[in-house]
Amino acid sequence: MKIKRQPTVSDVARLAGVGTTTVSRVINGGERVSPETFAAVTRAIGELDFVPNMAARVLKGEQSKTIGLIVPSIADPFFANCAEVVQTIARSYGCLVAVCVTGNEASLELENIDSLCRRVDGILIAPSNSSSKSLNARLSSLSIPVVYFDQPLSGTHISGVMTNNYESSRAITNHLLQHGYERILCIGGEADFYTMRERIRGYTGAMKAAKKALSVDTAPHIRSKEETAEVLIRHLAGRRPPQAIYCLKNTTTIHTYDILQQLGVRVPQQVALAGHDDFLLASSLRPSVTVVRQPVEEIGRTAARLLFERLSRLPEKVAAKPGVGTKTVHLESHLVIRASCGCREAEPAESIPSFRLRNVGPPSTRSRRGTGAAVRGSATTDKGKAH
Amino acid sequence: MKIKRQPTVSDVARLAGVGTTTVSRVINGGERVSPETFAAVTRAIGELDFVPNMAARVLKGEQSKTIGLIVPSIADPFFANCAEVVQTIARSYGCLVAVCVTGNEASLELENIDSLCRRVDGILIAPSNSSSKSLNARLSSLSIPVVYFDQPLSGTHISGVMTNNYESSRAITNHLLQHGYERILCIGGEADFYTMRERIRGYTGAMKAAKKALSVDTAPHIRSKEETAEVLIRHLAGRRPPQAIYCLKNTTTIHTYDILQQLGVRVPQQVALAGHDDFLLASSLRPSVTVVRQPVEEIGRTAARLLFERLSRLPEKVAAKPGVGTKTVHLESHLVIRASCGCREAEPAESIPSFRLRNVGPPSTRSRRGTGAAVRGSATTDKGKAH
DNA sequence: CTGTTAGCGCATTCAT
DNA sequence: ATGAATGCGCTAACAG
Repeated sequence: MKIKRQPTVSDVARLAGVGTTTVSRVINGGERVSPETFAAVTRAIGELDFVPNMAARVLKGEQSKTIGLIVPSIADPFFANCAEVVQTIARSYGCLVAVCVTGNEASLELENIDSLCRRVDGILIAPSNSSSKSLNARLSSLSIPVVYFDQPLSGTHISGVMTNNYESSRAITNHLLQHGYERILCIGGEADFYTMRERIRGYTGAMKAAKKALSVDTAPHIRSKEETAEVLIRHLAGRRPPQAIYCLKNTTTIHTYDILQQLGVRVPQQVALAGHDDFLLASSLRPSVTVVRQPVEEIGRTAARLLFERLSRLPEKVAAKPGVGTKTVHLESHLVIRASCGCREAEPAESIPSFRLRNVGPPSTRSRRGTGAAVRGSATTDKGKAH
Repeated sequence: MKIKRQPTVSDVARLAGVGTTTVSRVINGGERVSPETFAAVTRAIGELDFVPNMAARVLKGEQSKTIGLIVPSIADPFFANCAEVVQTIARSYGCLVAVCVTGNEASLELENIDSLCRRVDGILIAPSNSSSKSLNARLSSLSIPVVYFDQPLSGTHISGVMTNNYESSRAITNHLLQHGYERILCIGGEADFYTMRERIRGYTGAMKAAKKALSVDTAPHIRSKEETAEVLIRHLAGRRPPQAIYCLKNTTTIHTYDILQQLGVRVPQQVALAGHDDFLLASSLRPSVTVVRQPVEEIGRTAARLLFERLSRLPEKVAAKPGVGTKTVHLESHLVIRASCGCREAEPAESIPSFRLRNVGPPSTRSRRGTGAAVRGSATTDKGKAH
């Protein structure tokens, strides 16, 4: 089998009996080309299965038609969903998405930026450490547009999208307070993350306003389930155990839920539970888990839009001019009130006809009345993805 | 602020007082360069913050240092985890990963291949339709190596990695049979996927061997929770309702679990449940869910290894020679026996010290004895990712 | 409307 | 051990 070299513009030009410029023009929309020539060239392109060489285009100063996406982890559902949306939007612009994961390591972050900056048209980043000086410096000096999301980038004139962690954290804490809980434990989360600090601030704000004693435990870094268990047990076994637990993030909530199960602690009767960040199955657990939900898809979409907006209105290479058209979009998270906070189990998302198994005893009857409480959120969709 | 053009080899050469060739040599390892010159050039590179232009390299026929990853969905935990591993390995080779999602649409798949083939060194793909002629044709004609995973590519001489869906499906069906269930319902899954067909075949094989009546229901496509509910209710309300349910995939299992909860059907007392593909929280639910678990990380790792193996031993452009060094790696899934199948709740993964809440009644005592049954699997790690 | 020409930044002969 | 020259495929002047 002979190695078939990829056809080039010259090949097409020769076959079509025209010059390379004409071919180039056809490729790029066919301005100033006669219909006949256009047709001829198009035919030649089809015959040769010609695909323009991106590398050459990039070399000519064109766009690479690729954007970079830097995230701590692509396995994290939050970022995975963001990535999916970003990818979809990017494709609508004919762009590829190069995904880089950093594992929250600053060095990897910088390394990724370096390897991306010369090969992509723009960068979307969820910074691990938003206050890192070197990160900000590196990003600011880039000649391509950068958009951050999830965690802010301080001190630079870069666009981004954020959710209001402070507000939503305050709201969920208030919700717990309204249930009458006085001792609310706040756990989990790397406290050196901006978002985490904001959430803690929200919790603190609500507690102070209600004149309740604070009880934050983020020491040192609650990462593993074991660490979470240790912290939980320490508090639960104390003289004045918490009446409610507010978990600062996803995994902590899940771990906490699991541990409480194993400990035989009834939720919410003995201890109420609420968490930041929704998760798949949060609505399927019994009790279902009350959470703050971030508008994941919207975050990804907005960030991508912000980037392509800047990308498209670059007259030439005026792109990098900092501070021009820069903005931060704030998106709203909202409460998804379910059962773990003490509210009654909400009405099932879809109504299932009443039903009775034939050959077994009558199933336990479930209350189907909706809660009259201040339910500001709706039930999760828990949209599953096919595999 | 002046637009600082990115420095080039010539800039470095001038500053270092050498020729561009020397700079190039230094960049590529520094063969045949005197130590002094090497040092000088290195210093110049550092001063200018020089980063070689990938596009130019690619244009010169070098590798693009980018690989393509084509998956149905990156939001799907299975593919997200694969992607994470792939990305990590790719970086160890200095490669970027361009992720493309197809949403299981054949046209998008082809489109993605076209847009990738000229810009990447190799492609990793989880085909949506493994028997598509046009897909196979397009992939075969590519001049870059291709590795498939999850779903096989038939008729081409392309490497790939698969798990044995047939065997694992048979094993889990047998496990249910050993519990004494005779009427086992098999639901969910797009039956036109190779993996799904294999799983159904495994179920069928086990049932036939046990001389039990088949009960497969995949019609038409069980996608939404509503459809799943409809199918479930139809069977449960029948004269001879199933004693166990085997779900062919992730989302179906989750939906089924949820629906059974809502129906008030007790699992496993009234109906046992088992599913293909593990999921986060499967071990945290009560009852925990028995599943077949695929070695996700290993799949991703193996696929990536396969690709880079071919990539590295390309003397020049002999890469595409089909059938050379081609192989399919088979990985084993295994059963993770939990409670929903009827086995007793397994011992908690980590032992938590016995514990008693101070100001409330004694928690229900949980049996902590392990099951003596044929537990071939271990408890999930449910490794959470930071966010 | 169309063709000719000159680089984009780099690796690479082939000289020295 | 080093450098000058060449071309990868494409697009953007600049003629015609």
